[in-house]
Formats: sequence, structure tokens, C-alpha cells
Amino acid sequence: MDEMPSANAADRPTPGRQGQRRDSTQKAIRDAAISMFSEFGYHAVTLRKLADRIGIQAGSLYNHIENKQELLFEILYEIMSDLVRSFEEKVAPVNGPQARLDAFIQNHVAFHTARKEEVFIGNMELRNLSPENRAKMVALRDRYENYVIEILREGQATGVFARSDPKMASFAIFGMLNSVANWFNPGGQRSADDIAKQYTQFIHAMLEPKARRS
Amino acid sequence: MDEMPSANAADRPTPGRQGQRRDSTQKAIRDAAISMFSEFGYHAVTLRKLADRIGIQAGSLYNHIENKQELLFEILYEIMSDLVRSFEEKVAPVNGPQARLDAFIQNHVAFHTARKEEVFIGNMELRNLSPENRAKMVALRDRYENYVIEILREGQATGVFARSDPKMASFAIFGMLNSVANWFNPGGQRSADDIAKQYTQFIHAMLEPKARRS
DNA sequence: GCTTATTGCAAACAATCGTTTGTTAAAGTA
DNA sequence: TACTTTAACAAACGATTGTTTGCAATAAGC
Repeated sequence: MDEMPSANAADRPTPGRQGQRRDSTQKAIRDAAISMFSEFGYHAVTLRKLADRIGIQAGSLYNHIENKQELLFEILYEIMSDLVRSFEEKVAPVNGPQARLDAFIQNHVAFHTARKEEVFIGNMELRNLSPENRAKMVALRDRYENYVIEILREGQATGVFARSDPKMASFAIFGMLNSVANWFNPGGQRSADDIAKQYTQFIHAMLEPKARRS
Repeated sequence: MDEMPSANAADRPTPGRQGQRRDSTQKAIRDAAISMFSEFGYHAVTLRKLADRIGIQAGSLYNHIENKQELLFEILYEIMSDLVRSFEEKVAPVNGPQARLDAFIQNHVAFHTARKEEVFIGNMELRNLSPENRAKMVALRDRYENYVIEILREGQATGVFARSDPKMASFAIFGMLNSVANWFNPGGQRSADDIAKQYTQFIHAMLEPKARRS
């Protein structure tokens, strides 16, 4: 019953109880950090405000995290690795640039809607990482972006996409896709699937060779 | 000779000279704030670091600004008003949804490349404004976005654009156009005009009715 | 049931934050 | 030349920052 780990102060083990070896606090810290970093930004969230949210003292955080910087990095690194991994598992194996592009769009939108807070932090807080941590993130991001550029190149080479600067096209595609995390409303009218379908149409049209008839 | 106002400490009036009635310091503060806010973020830029950059003491800033929050707001409000004004002067008068859309893209890209630092701050730091200041910004932004949605609506009504959710289409368009400020490199290969032309093609394709032949 | 590892609290740490103060020198005004 | 205004400095303000410490309470392991 009350064994379930949870994110908010209300159903954490009774405040004041100490010593239990559960890792519910660790998860509560992560969840609160994701929520608050995404709403207010890394620097605006003090460790006292973060601790308040889960009902402990600021110093107690240090039983679970190394420091504030590592807390940010772990959140960012996990979301970026998960994104890359989902691509490599679900998108990379798909044959043919057109089908692989569609799989990419579907996967990217699903990911960005399901985990919009973490993605948003990823878009905003890279510059607040230490140089070493930022380098690791940039490496992951470049890997992901290069996968997409490669799809575009292959599609142009085989004639299914119109010729254009592949990097600029990828900027345009990532621009529209990434911004979904900014405006997507989980309770709103537009479902993740609707968005993926509509954006797939948009991107198809963008890349379609002029010679072709629709 | 040394009368020219400038942005950096090197050629400001000799450090230590006091009393001169020039407003070069005011401009130096603004320029340094734009540069540093855009590079490191509002909260990461302390008034001491900002003052250091232009070669004065932190307290001396208060001879020129009301406080840190107002400094941010003034930068943001000016960039957003300028953007809206440029639309109303150069885009709104254009006749026909297709031509007006093109004028919008051209103007938007030109603006976002010419003033990428301020635009970038505008995309990042809205949440660090006081509620009153943020409300003013949001009102301006909504006005601008609604202009574009109106273009899309009119184009759909007259049949020059394909039917789709105009708001979602505007999200996609703004997503790709706004991100230009993130990656544009003033010294790089891609000129503002190249970008505007390429993005115009992309957006045309996105909005083109299926029945039409290219 | 005794021991040990965990995890919390309360308090403090030095550092730094935005901002205010009192004062002084230079420049504008007449 | 005498007077006023402007804008700088050095120093301090209280508040808050991330982090560390000593200690108490609890649950888990034997």
C-alpha cells in the first residue's frame, strides 16, 4: 500500500520518519527537480525550494545527490540517452529513407510529448552544465542529429527527397519538431498521434521532389 | 575621436573619469547585458560580472538602470515591439495571403538573423520576468502570432493554402523560423537571404493544396 | 535483540547575491 | 569663476546561495 515510491510529499513515508532504506526519496527528488527545473529554470530553483516541495530539509538532499550540478546532468543525460536509444531501436532498423523518416517523426513526437518536461529542460539548460558535462551532452545530440541528416542525404541520393542543403533541412525539421515540447498540452485537443500525423504531412511536402505529382 | 559611445570597456572614457554627461555607459550596459544574458542566461549573469565587462563597479550600474529585472524587461520589450512594428509596417500592408506570407517569412528571418542575441533572450527568459512584465510580453507575442494565423486562415479560405489546423500550422512555421536564432552564424556560409529563400520554399510546400501541380 | 547503516533535522559555513549608502571628482551651466 | 548635476568609487547592507557538520531516530541484517 504505502510501499509505493511516489513523487510528492503527501504520500512519502510520514515526515520525520528516518532510517528506512527505501529509495522513494531519491525518486521524489528527481521528479520534483524535473518539474521545477522545467517550470522555473535551473538557477531559479534553489535546493531549499526543491527540498520544500518533497517535505525535507535542504541538507537532507545530500543523502541522495552528489550536488546540484550532478542532479541536473543526470536528468539531462538520461533523457538524451533515452532518445538516442529509442531511435536506434525503433527507427534505425527501418528500411528505406522515406519509411525511416516517418518512423523518426513518429518516434520523436511520441517522445517529446510523453516526456515534455525533461525535453524542455534539455532545450534550455545545456548552458548551465559544466564544460565536461556539456561536452557529453553535445556528443549525444550530434549523434542523434547526424542520424537524421543521414536519412535526408540517402533520400536525396535515391531521389525520393528533393535536393536541398541537408543540414538546413534538418534545422527546419528539428525546429518544428522540437518546439512541440514547448506548446504541447497533455490534456488538450491535439493528441500526440494527431501531431505526428500532421507533421509527417508537413515534412513530406517539404521534402517532396518538384517533379512528382501528389 | 574618443567621443564615440561604445560597448566595451576598452574605449569607454578613461576609467575613473567621472561626471561626464555622455550616455555611452547606458549603451554599454545594454550591449553587455544583451551579449551576456544571451550567452549565460539571466540568472547566471550577476551585476558584478556585468559591471566588470564594461569596467565599472556593480553599484554604479544603478546610475543607469532601475534594477536588474527592469534591465531584462526593457531589452525584451524593445525587441518584441520592434518585431511587431516591423510586421505592421512591412508585412501587413501586402495584399494577398500568399504574398503576405512571403513578406512575413522574409521579414521574420531578416529580423531573427540581424538581432539573434536579443531574439534568443526573448525565447529563453520570459519566465524570469515578473508576472506583470511577462503579461505585457505575452500580449505582444500573441498579437504577432495572431497576425500569422490570420494569414493562414485567409489563405485557406481563398484556397491558396491547403486546409489544416491553422494553429498547428503556425506552431510548425514558428518552430522552424524561430529556431534560426539558435543556429544562425553571422560569419557562416548561410546568409540571411539564403535561409529566407529556402524556408520560403519549405513553407510553400507545406501549405500547398494537394490538387495543385508544382 | 543487538548492531550497523541510512536518512532525516537543525544549525552553521563561507561565498555571493542585488541593492543602498556616503563621498568625490569631473563636466555642464551661468 | 562659482555652482549644480552627473556618474563614478569603495564599502557595506541583509538576504540567500550551495554545501557541510554533528546528532538523533529508525529500519535492516545477523
